[in-house]
Amino acid sequence: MSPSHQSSPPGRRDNSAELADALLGAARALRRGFHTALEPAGLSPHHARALRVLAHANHTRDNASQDSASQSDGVRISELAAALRIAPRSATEVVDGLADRGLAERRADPADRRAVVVVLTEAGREAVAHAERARTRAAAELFGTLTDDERASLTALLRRLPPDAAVSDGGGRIRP
Amino acid sequence: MSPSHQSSPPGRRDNSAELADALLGAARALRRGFHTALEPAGLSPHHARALRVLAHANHTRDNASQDSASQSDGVRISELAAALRIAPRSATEVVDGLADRGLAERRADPADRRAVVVVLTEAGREAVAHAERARTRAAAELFGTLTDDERASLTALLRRLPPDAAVSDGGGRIRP
DNA sequence: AATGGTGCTGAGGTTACCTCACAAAGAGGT
DNA sequence: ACCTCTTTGTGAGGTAACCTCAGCACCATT
Repeated sequence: MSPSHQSSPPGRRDNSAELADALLGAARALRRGFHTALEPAGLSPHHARALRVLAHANHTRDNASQDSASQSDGVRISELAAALRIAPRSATEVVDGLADRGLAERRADPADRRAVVVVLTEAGREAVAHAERARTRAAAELFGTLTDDERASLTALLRRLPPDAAVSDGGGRIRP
Repeated sequence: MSPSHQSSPPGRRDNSAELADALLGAARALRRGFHTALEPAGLSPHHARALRVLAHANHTRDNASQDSASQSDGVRISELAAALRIAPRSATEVVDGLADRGLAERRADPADRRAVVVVLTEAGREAVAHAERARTRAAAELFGTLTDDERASLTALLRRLPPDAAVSDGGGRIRP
């Protein structure tokens, strides 16, 4: 299991550190590209991520609607918080932000009167589509230097790493 | 140059989006590992990044000291800001933070009396070493599932992407 | 009907950024 | 020597995205 034994071939030391640099650098470039592609629409990566959670949750619920036939769509604040890996209280503020921009709105959950479900507005759905395009554009630009085969093997290699779950959007903060 | 023509083989759509997900997920896992490895030392990724800039600048200056024989070490606030890609005013606050923790200190620049040079203290140098170890440990843990050859090709692929410059440390924000 | 857990939000705090304004000092031109 | 023009750092004040701790309304259980 342990990587690169004590007596590795000379001229090739432990490459994990450089690999880490390369990985983080690439991710930063991608975030940056995503951020700038999203900027003209007045959307922050934060908003895009939240919107993505809302859109995705609805889709999955639509596709595989088991017993939740009671209320087809909408995401609980606590669900959003879990998906975004933030405290529930912070998810409230995220929803505030989306609501202020007219991208989402709160609805009363008919099944539980203390709960709130968040649903996308029409503008919100458009924003999701726009963000998805921006995301794809940024990715295509970054990975455009690779051939299809290289992209495939890069994906395969990255998929072999221990995952991190949670929603993966524009990523963390970017320095403006 | 354009990737994946309109009529790509069925069953394999444009893979850029999934690749982006994989890349961002891996980077997040790495940041997370770095963050938790650094946490017991009371260091944030932010501090680690700034410390790294300070340490690295000194090393490079020591190695290739051309005409800067006037003052051997120390980094200008503006240099730090450029390396961290933040506004100069914000670099002042970063230095405040490091100074409060006893990791760095301000010195008057003998060559320019309005300028300030920031130097690591002994505790700062120890913190840099600790952060470097934490970083390596996190990277080794993440990439431990790959063989040496796989790591090498992953590095090579990532290096083929357009770079982003700037210092690459623990990376952007992590969600605690 | 009382009790305890759940779901959200108000209040208040922190961190890491930002811009704008400004004083002190260097660099040049006359 | 003087006057201007720029550079360097910082004070003041602001924002975004988080956090914890209280507290209220509600569900669920005894």
